Amino acid sequence: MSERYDPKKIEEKWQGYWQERGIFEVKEDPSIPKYYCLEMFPYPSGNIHMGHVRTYAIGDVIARYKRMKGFNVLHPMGWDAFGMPAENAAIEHGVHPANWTDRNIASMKNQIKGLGFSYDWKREINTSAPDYYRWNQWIFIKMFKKGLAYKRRSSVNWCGSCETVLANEQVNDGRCWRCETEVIQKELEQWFFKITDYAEELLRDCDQLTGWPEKVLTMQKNWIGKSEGVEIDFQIKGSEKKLRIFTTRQDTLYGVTFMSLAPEHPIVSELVKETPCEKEVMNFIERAKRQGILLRTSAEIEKEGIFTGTYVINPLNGDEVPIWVANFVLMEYGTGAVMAVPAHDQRDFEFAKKYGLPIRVVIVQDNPPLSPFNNGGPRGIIGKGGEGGFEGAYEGEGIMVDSGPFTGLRTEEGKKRIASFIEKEGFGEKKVNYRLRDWGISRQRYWGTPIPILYCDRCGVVPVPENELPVILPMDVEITGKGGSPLARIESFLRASCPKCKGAARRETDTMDTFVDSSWYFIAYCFDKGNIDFKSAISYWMPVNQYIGGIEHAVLHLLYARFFTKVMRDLGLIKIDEPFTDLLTQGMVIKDGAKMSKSKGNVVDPNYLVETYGADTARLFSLFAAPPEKDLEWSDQGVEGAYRFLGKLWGLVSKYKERIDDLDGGIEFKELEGKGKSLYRKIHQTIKKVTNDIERDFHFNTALASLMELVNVMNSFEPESDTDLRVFRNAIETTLILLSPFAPHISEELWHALGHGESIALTKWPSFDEEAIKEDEVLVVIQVCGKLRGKIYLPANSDDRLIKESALKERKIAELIRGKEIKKIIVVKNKLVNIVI
RNA sequence: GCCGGCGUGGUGAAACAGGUAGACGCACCGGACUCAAAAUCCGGCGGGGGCAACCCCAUGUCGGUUCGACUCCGACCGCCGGCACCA
Repeated sequence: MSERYDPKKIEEKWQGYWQERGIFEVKEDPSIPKYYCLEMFPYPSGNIHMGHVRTYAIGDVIARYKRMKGFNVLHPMGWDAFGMPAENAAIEHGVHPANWTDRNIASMKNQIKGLGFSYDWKREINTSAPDYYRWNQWIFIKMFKKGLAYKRRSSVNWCGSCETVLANEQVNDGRCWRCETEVIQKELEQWFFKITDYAEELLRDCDQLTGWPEKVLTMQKNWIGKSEGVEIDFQIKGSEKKLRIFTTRQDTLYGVTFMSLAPEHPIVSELVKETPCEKEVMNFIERAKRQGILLRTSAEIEKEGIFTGTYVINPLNGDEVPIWVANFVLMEYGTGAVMAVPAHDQRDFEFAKKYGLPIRVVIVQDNPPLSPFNNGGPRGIIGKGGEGGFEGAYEGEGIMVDSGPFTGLRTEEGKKRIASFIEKEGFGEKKVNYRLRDWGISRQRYWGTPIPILYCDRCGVVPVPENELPVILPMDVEITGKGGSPLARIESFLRASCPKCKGAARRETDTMDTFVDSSWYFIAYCFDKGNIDFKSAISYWMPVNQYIGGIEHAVLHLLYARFFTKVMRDLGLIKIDEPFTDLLTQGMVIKDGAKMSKSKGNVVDPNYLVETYGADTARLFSLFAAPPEKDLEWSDQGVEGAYRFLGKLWGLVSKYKERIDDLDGGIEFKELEGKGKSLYRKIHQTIKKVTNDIERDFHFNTALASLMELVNVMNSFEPESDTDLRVFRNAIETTLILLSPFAPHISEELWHALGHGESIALTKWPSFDEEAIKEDEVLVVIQVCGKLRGKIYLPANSDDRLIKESALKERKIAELIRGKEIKKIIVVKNKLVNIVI
């Protein structure tokens, strides 16, 4: 072997070796325990970035480690290949999205292969391949038949730049998640998946996901946004009609002083029809609609409203209260109508103040601070608007007052009693509402899965028969980025015949949201390629044991994937409830204090790293600089450090190779003494440390630190006997095995250089000998009153009496405590003694 | 505003179960090798004081519990992330 470490000479060689021998290809085998390790698959943008390297390096350590631990490890890779950038490339460079995507996949695959990850490439997936997206269509049809996919006209989020609709999850702060264009509302016919049917289960099963970060679960729970309350009908005065509202604060029903309707509420125009208010109210509504949802849902905007001239009757106390239209009420949530309780809701309070509406206190704090809301404070209707010294609404819990038969109850109890009362009297019913909306999946784009639906003038909406799948995305298309869906302009695609009546039919031209593709790809990996069966393979491999990816998918992808898993379970395709047992959300890669991005010009190109230092160094640095869940601060010098470490290890093997070539590294601890014994001890301490650090939350940084320590120890080790050399060989072999999940190429190379014939990736992970780990002598710290005052070496497991005596005998300690009364001596075995005076 | 996370040397970070604060790496300083430099190797490296043995201070701030607190409790400050007229 050469004296110098030259990664270029070895890395490609071993990548080829692994590939040719199919070392990482797996088959289901019920006699071996399985482990499914998955990293979020990439969008084929053309180049990998450091974020990819980090995620895949983390996943690869886990996969290689579990393999060496004896698991049958599924570790696949694929391409999230549909999506907008391909169309943008088509518009800008005139290249077909398919060609652009395939080219990108080819070059990214090369880059990823150059990093030596242990993927089973036989299972590679490309979501833009008809073989893949036909299953999107197949599942869609199954969902359609169950009523889980449906079409409706509604107000949807529209990104003018992407010229397409977006799901709620894909709008951040009123902007498109991809291009940050401000989203507007548009009325369109759209396909939806009925994720709201699963709202309760998606929420409830969060409790099962004990291997997920709390942060992600909180975000999912917030997004689902469950709230429990009642729907109540209020009789409209002088009309047969009733107005239905939703509230979670039925305990404040006696404090209702007006009603607020969303401007879009259909009843508004009826109420004001042919009344003196009509013109004014309709003008207000027009204005509110023009404000747009973005502005109206931002908390800063002033609350505005208008009186409709009509009244409703409070079913509990018979009060007549005015109906207003208010810009802050949303049609999409609850019933689009709200009962207003200004004393106990800040928004209603502000509204009442502005328009001089009465405020009526019905809850008082039972442990009152200084405020108008104490027991001796104002009661009943206390003035209008700002009168009465109110500074704000009291939204907390307390005791109900002036609430008829419910007066004196605690809010908690009052809520229950009033809810039951309302149901008993037929005024309304208990109701659970969710913030979660159905998932709008129609996209007016080309590069996605065609929605397999036909429109027949006679038969209406007809799904494409399963045996006619896939509906192929036509290749002869002109992509301009203008004028709606490109598919709508392709006559040959549009024209079809109705499977029912054989008459002329028209195809749906929208494609599916690309999040559909990624909602079940982890299941697709379980099939042997081209051999899709929804039975044995899946039940063996699923669920994913360890899923790894960025926090940015905390709601989007991870919620959709959970939803799909449950739908596929209910379709009888799989048997699990949740797709991902453990989830690791790794931190961002940071440079100069900001996330690496092209626009900031602070990207580090992984290609350059691999060229200059090799894949092992790139991997090692990503894993050593920070624990996986934290952000990783980029450091050029840090990379140098990782490279130096590998060089040191290489030099060590090259220096000793001849002397240890024919030796047997197998050693019995009992035969050892002196330096051989202490090196052996260090070996086993390192095995323990590395194993524990991997098992405990994948803290690879500290695992690597201990491997560096071991190498440092070896570096200063001077063997004096054959036994010493045998221990030395053992130390090197162990280091190589422990390092191999992190830096597989150099480990493999040196492993073979030492005469081994089989891949190190297939070696068994070493176990450690507890006996060998124990030190003969331990350092005992001496404290006086908790302050460090000395250190002594004592035989391990010395008894308390010996520790005390030795400590007191120490010259320095004896001086410190001379003439003082010893109150107490605390001994922590093998660690510390604290003398309290 | 609400929820969650995080604050440790010059720096990335360790400290797993309340028991030596700063492992390991980087940077820096000194030395060896060299005509010289790079690479490599050896040594030092939280701050302050002392000739020295040693002493004092130090994990965002202030307080508490404890023989002993980076770790537990309370209040506050700062940074990051999520949610936010959801009735």
